[in-house]
Amino acid sequence: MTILDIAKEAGVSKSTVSLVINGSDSVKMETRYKVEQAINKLGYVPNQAARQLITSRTHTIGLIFLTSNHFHKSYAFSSVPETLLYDASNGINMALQDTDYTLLTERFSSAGGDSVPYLIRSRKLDGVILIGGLFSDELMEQIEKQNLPVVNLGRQYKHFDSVAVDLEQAGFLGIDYLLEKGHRRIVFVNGPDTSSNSQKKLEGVRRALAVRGLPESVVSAIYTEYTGLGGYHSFRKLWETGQRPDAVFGGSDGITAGIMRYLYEQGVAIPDQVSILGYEDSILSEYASPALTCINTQKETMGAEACRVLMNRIKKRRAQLTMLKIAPTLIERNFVADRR
Amino acid sequence: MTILDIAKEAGVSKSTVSLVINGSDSVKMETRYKVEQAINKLGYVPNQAARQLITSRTHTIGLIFLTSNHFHKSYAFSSVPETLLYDASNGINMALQDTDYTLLTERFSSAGGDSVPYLIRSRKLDGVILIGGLFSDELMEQIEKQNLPVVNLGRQYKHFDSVAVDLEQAGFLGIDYLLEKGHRRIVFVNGPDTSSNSQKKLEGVRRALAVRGLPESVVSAIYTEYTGLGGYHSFRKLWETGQRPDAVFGGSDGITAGIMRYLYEQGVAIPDQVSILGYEDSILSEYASPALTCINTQKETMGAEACRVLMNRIKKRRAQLTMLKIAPTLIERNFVADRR
DNA sequence: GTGAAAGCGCTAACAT
DNA sequence: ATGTTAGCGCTTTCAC
Repeated sequence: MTILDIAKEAGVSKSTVSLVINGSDSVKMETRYKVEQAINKLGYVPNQAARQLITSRTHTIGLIFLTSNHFHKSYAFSSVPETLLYDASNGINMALQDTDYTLLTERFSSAGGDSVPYLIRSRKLDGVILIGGLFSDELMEQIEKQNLPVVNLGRQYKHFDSVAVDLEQAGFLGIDYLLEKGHRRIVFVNGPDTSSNSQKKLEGVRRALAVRGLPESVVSAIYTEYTGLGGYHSFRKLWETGQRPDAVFGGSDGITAGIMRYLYEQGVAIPDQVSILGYEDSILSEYASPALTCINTQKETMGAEACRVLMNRIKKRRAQLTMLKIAPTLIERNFVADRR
Repeated sequence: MTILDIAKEAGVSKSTVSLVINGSDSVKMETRYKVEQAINKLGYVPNQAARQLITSRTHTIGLIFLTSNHFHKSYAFSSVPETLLYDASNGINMALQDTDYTLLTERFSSAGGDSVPYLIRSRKLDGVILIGGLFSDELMEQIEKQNLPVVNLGRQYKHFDSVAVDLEQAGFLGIDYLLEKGHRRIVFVNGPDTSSNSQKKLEGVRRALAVRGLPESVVSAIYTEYTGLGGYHSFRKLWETGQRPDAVFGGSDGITAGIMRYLYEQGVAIPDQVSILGYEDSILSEYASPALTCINTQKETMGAEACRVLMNRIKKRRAQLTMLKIAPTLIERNFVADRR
């Protein structure tokens, strides 16, 4: 079943069929119709390899998940739950629905020994979306050398397009909400203190305080990794010093789950004794009991936008760099008390 | 940079280069060495499209997620959380690590209008793994017509290889555990009663009862869909009739989350008043507070096995059908009281 | 053991 | 507006 069969069936040449397939407007309505009939009748689908060979376009984009969790159970309490990956994939798939592109995925860990993800080397892709925690300038430079359209999701790198949530605004929104509800002894369990992302959130936190003319001491920030265990231990340490916050703002749903588990073990009532505000709006906050009030970091939207940005980059390789910032929102559910 | 450049560089013909690339043993050591030198020197990577065109092998497998959730938020409390997809993907990726295959993914919903997933029609694949809830004989027949290696994950269909958890055993294991812990007023919130999977679990439940010589009335089964809302409403209905079980066995982590939310709202203490046993062992049970005792349905293992079965099928198209049953296990954590 | 040559199915430049 | 034709880069007989 090739283009020739369709040509015969429709009584035209194969070039005409090709023109129809590729949506040329220089084909008479009538001819186009005949060809489309033939295609439908025979259920013809163009051979992608042949097409690729000649156009050198694969009509495939890649999603590469840069991870340090190297195939441990992807949601062990001690590892970073891969909620960003899942939600972003969904968004990408949504954006792909209307296109003739397909999505290849790869998990890449430096533990594998390769310096560059296989998919990038293999040239099976027209472009790639990078996501995940294993981010280093060396890796980015290696990837840059491959001269492939790249979009970074959730991080920025000078030479690539990027799509990320506005972290400063996210920090602001979270603390502003807690302040609004009358909390004045807030603990912010932030991500790793080495991360620039953590710093950006903290700037938002400070702004929220400044706007209300409140002292910085109202919020005490601690740092940990984005895991359940990280949240658990860092919060326990704080609790054991005798601090008794009236609200906790977790830095990710993983961290928040850790905090909640510690609180559960201590028999602390939520939100009566301590309010909890989550960050991320993953499945964990949706399915908690009751559902968790949190900052929605728009992961699906980011995925969809990253996909669009990548498509543009593929079309116009030399277009100006895009650094898209997505605005976070607040999802009000439960777990936060009104202390006014 | 083509095979011809390598041929020139090495001073041989392009057929010889091709033979070297494809690991033929009819090439003299010396020649092979020259060619390999040339390849390394120029950093040549064969063009996959050209290769595909002639061999009609893509070195790509597909994961097609058959869903009825058509791009609603993938984990809304009212929709089926896509935990099976996520965990199975992980398993597939694990199995793929050691191969030169890559993974294409597609979400397919009948709402899209197509009768067969695009990836299957497009011939971009050497084989496909089918997963998800949108299972119908018509669809399977359509797919069968495409004459592509297929593995069904989580379901069986007469003409495809399949990998699934042993549901009867899962039902048995869960109820046996609750009985062992002394529970005698158990509610089993099963999946949809139209599903043969629900029936299989029920058989295991009955066996557990029979083995201990207990009457069937010890377990009352109710049915619902695999969503948080499904669990919530079906359990509420039961609760409002005045029934007061001492243990609940949820049919999926989504269902269980719904039950727990209702119990939370009613102020019922878990596990003091009601024990909870989960089914699935997804992120939801791992991250609950405290972590949930549950049946582990081995989703990652199933993904990895499905991948292996598919690889075999690709190699030996006419091999005998494989119907692999994976044994579930019990993960003991919390949420179940000892009532002995 | 190696090379020549015939395509795989398609697109795109050029004819008509 | 449609047809003719020359490849895209590779694998695979089949000679030598």
